[in-house]
Amino acid sequence: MKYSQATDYALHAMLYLVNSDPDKPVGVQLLSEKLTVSQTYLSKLMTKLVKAGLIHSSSGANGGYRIKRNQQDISFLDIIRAIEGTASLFECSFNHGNGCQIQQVVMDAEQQLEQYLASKKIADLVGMHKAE
Amino acid sequence: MKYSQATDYALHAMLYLVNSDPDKPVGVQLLSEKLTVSQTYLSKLMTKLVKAGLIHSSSGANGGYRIKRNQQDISFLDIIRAIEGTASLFECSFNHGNGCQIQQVVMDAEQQLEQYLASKKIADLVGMHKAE
DNA sequence: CTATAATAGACTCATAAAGTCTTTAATGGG
DNA sequence: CCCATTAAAGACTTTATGAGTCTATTATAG
Ligand code: SF4
Ligand code: SF4
Repeated sequence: MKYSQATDYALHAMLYLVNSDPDKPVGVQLLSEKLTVSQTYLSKLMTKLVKAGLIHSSSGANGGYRIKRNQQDISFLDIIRAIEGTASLFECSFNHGNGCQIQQVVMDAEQQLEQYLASKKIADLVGMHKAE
Repeated sequence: MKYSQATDYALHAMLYLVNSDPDKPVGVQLLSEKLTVSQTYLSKLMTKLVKAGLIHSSSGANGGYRIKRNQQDISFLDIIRAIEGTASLFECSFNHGNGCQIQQVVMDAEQQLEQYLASKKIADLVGMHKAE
């Protein structure tokens, strides 16, 4: 079980945006060079981030993506969910009522994971890899 | 991101073994009926569990699978790892040295998940679904 | 011996991730 | 108003992995 490559791209793109001047939108062209991934593919991922409300986009000349104002609130979990979706780690075939402990254990474990990821904000990484 | 169906089967098979008489091996035929999955496919998964050292197998007449003696020590994590492998949740493309915080955060989050799953033993579920 | 049961490996099938190509819509600047 | 620029959308292809089948082989109790 692994997060998709797309999540990797999204995390790095977000990191880049957080470290950029919030008044100068950065386009997918520049980002795709930094991440060495095609523009069209990356743009799809960026659109997901926009729809999830994590970043802001503007079309046209000098357009591009900007991080949302409340960047302090953007967590790793937000980004991962935007890309991976919110499907549960475990869905059983039968669902024998609500007393099932197998389900319970795995769900609780997932909760642990998400709680941690929600507590880590992307903005905490400001300064990292800024020079690149 | 989801655990595979195979993990679901393995958890249920282990649950069944834990609730069975440890001196009477249960064959893949019976198990496959309980889990409504083909014998050949399930047998592959069982072999993985054997190789991971979680259960014991015996060929020939009256053969089958038995849980290991130290069943108190068998955790959810053991079972999941036996099936899903031990690959990390996140492997970055470049690996910019060991100071990377993106990697660190996701690794730590995974640690949280695994720690929880390791603390939950399959034997704690004894009695559940015994009647089926 | 032989019936029974696990193991192994090659194989197929289905689904999802990863990526491409092309078209359309939005928008700032001249 | 026009045009260069840039995001968004959708159909499509490719690749990888999960899920499952089929057949042959090995082990063993009776
Ligand atoms: S035992 Fe639990 S996980 Fe398994 S099928 Fe029943 S409800 Fe689902
Ligand atoms: S920033 Fe971290 S996760 Fe990203 S490529 Fe560098 S080392 Fe890997």
